Amino acid sequence: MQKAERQNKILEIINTNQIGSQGELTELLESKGFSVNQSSISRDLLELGVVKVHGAYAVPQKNNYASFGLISLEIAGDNLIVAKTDTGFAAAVCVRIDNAKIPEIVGTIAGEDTIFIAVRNQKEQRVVLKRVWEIFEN
Amino acid sequence: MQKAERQNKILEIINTNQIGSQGELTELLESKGFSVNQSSISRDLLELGVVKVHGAYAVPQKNNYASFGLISLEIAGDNLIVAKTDTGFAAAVCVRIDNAKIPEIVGTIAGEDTIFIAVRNQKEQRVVLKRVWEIFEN
DNA sequence: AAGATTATGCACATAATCTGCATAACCCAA
DNA sequence: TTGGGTTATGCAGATTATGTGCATAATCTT
Repeated sequence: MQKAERQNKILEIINTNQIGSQGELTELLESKGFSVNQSSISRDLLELGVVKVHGAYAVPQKNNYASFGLISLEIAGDNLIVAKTDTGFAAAVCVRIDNAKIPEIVGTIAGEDTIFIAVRNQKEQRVVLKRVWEIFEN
Repeated sequence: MQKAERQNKILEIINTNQIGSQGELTELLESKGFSVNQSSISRDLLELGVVKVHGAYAVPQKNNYASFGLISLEIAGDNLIVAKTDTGFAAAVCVRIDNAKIPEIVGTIAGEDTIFIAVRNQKEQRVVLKRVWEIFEN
């Protein structure tokens, strides 16, 4: 099985290149010896929680200085998103998320450095991932 | 698949009966409509962590002083685990869990006596359940 | 609205898990 | 130590789950 390997490579690629479409990514992978087509890429990106921001795919995970407390966003199951923040910042970050009034968010709960965001399904999960990420990226 | 169902029944049975052997348990299960043999029972008991004490099978009681606050672990949906702790201990227990850096754990949130542990799917749920339990059992 | 991009139902391939059988390993009383 | 009762396990086949491409639907962008 080469799925895991392929997904690692995908992360590597989108972290070092500006990838604008799945077709592009597919070609790159093929040129590196992976036999794969667009459908699988689509599913891989879904699994990895990769989203397209400003026209390029990106992993919503960054040690961006400007990101104000938010460290990473990760999906869990199909109705949860888990956000990691700097210690003590969860509440503050959560307030910003709540203020955005993203309709797909069913509810949020903040701990010390973690926030759970509940959504209804996978599709909403992706939407929220993207929206939240947009709030904090600069 | 009837494995999960069968294992639940096994727990129920050994909690309400004195079961002295796997053969005995096998018969009881068959009489309740489960088609199973001793080999599988053996494997089930192993998985469930059931042990024979004073000649009867029993689920090990975790009220162990060494368990340091953790009272129970329970699954919810297929991407959540809910841990109950002694009142006021949730944060402390949660720190121990976090420190274990279990990769399958997406995030944790501690309240007063409850911890939510987010994982990605059922498989990871099982892994985490086991690992967390291992942290607190010795 | 049209073309580009991404998602998905379906069918099939592959991999993982489950299970019984047979039997080995273990336990313990005498 | 031995023998009967009990439990564990290697193996092979059955069953389930996962991964994949194809064709095409749904969605997005302009």
